[in-house]
Amino acid sequence: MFCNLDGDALADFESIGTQMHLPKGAVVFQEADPCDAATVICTGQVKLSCTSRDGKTLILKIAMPGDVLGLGAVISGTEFEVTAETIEPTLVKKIRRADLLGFLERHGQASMHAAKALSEEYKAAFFDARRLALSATAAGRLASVLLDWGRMASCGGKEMRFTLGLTHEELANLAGTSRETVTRALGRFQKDKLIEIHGSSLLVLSPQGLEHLSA
Amino acid sequence: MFCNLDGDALADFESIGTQMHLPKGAVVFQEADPCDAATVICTGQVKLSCTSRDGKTLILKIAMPGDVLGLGAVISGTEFEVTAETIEPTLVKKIRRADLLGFLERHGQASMHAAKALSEEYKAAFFDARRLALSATAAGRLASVLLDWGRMASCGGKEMRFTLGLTHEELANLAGTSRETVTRALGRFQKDKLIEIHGSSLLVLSPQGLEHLSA
DNA sequence: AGGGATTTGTGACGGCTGTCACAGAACCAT
DNA sequence: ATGGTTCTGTGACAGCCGTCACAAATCCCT
Repeated sequence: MFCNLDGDALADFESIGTQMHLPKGAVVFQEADPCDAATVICTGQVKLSCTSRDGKTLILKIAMPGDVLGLGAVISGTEFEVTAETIEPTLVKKIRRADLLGFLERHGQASMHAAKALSEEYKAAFFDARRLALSATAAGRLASVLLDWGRMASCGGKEMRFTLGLTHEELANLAGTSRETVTRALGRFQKDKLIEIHGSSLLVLSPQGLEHLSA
Repeated sequence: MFCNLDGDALADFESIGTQMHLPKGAVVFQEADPCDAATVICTGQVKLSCTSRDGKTLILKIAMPGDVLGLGAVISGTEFEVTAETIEPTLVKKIRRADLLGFLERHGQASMHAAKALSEEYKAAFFDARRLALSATAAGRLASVLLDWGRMASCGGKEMRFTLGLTHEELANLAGTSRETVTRALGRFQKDKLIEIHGSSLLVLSPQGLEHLSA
């Protein structure tokens, strides 16, 4: 994300922050923690989620290399609103709040980059809300999630195939439904020739079919 | 939002953009329109919503004076993702995309302001998603909406009373439910002494009661 | 390879709530 | 005032899906 800075700023950026390895299942930060640092993902994947008092969980996104976690919290000086947990061994770079703010002050260009990144985050959250509110059925929301996933993974490619490293439970928390409903919906999708699943590889046969469901 | 700039930047900010009056019900911009300008609300209120193909509507927020509409779209150069419609006579200031970007380039400080505003927008969308996903029942989501509203209106004050200028239909589109369910839930809330409604004035009697419902 | 933990598949049931239908109320413009 | 339009209140009904319960399959670690 901060990759296309000019040489000067880039060197400055490299000079702040500390790299660290995290094992699978590590918690990078938690909901309601005070925000002391932002985290850039170098390699690996991180699950962003939040939980309600009665134990229901919403997964907002699976963050990938290049994503910056906690940018909003750093900039507006508030607490983290989500929990970040690695789902595979992950290499991250932590940048302390003060350092990052200083960096942004020094480089106006970088502030614009940050704003752009936040705008993307906003859009992602917006589409989550839209999906949750406007898809009448649970199957529709799940279809919508799969489409998002497929479009992202096979960007441009002719075939929408990707590796689904998530359990049905996690898919349920992405789509705002229950585990059993996900199991049934995926079964139905396969029977209706909309998708094909072999092991953890998922192939979307009919994007329009899914689109149609997701309304 | 761009109020607390230093004198120099503020003067610059005043010099760009054009003011205009809009009657009630005017459409400022629409979903999927190309984004040619951002809009600052000076007085009045603007409803931000999006609609699915089958006619369901999600209201994201009622924007108030000081809010900047379309900031994300300007910065990331994408289309508007929502429709903005005035719900009362409104005075706005339109700033063309190029002018705003130029302004942000000139004033690094302003970029940070923009980033902060975007971070707020993100948080709002996030809480929308969270509300929609984690409240099991429609009544819970409605309670959550009322609480948000009440906290915003009576910030700090002892009494949570505010003017609810929205129809049940619009509340339904905020809470992701149907008009009839809103009517019934509001009736129930009153019977349970959680709220009191007189005309368009709503008084929250038991914030905890609502909180408890919204889970 | 074996055994425990996790994940997936499936049936039954019940409640929430979306939808339809309609009646009364409130609002608005002429 | 008055007629039309929008908004609110309410009943009936059906269907989606969340929950519980349990069986089968798979994964994983030693």
